[in-house]
Amino acid sequence: MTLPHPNTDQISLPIVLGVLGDPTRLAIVRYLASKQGVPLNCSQFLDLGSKTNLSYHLAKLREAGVTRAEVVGTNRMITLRRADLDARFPGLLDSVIAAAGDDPALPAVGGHDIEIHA
Amino acid sequence: MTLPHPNTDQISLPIVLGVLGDPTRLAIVRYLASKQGVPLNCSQFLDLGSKTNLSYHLAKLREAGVTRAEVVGTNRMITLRRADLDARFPGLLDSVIAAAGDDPALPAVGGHDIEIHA
DNA sequence: CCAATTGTTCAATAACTTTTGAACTAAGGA
DNA sequence: TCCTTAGTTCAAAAGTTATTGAACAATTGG
Repeated sequence: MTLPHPNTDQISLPIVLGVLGDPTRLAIVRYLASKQGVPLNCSQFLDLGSKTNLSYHLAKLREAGVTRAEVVGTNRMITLRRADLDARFPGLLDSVIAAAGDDPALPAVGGHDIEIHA
Repeated sequence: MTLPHPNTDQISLPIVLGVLGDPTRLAIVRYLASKQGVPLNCSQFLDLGSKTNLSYHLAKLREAGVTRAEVVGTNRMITLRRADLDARFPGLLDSVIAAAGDDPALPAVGGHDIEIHA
């Protein structure tokens, strides 16, 4: 049960930019970045939208090559594809995250501690 | 006859990313960047679409704060708002332009020399 | 086995974006 | 003044994206 991800060389600049041009998805990426590589499951983003809606946005991020989702039990553990994005578009992710870092107009995740059932 | 532009501090990250997430607009930005600050008029982008369609895309770029348009006679001279974007989102524009620089999937402008009627 | 948890899929709808042609404005040159 | 050039605006059509709720699948714990 592995989910489809583009290879690094298949990641497209306009698609990545388009995907990041949505406040909810930008907030997801910012929160993932703030967690420094620690994988998160979907439920930890529920502040940003309904379960169905997050499933949609997380699929967009994964299909664009921005995130990786690994199936662990009933959870999908999500990480940023930092190294892959840096290799393909040097500096892009860092500048986006830095720019998003201090934007009060973006939605934010509360940051509850959640036990993962795996 | 000046056109509306956002102030530097009004430029929004998700809006800029969304606007750049379109191959035509990314090609416009890339071509402007390749011209190193030399202003271009709309007609010089006609390789990328119809006159009406370019008017639409150039308005999007201007309203997002990515470009500046100055009215000179019947022309709109268009430049990248490099300094403003660098001030607001350091490194972002450079990494986008670098990433777009070698993308054969993006449309391109021929680069005809055109006399400007002003 | 049963119930709870995690997340997906589907269909519907609403909202937005892109593209087009026709009509228009405004300035410049003959 | 009349014609051309440069670009906008408008309304329509087409296409895409976001959001929702109901139903579903898969796994885990009791």
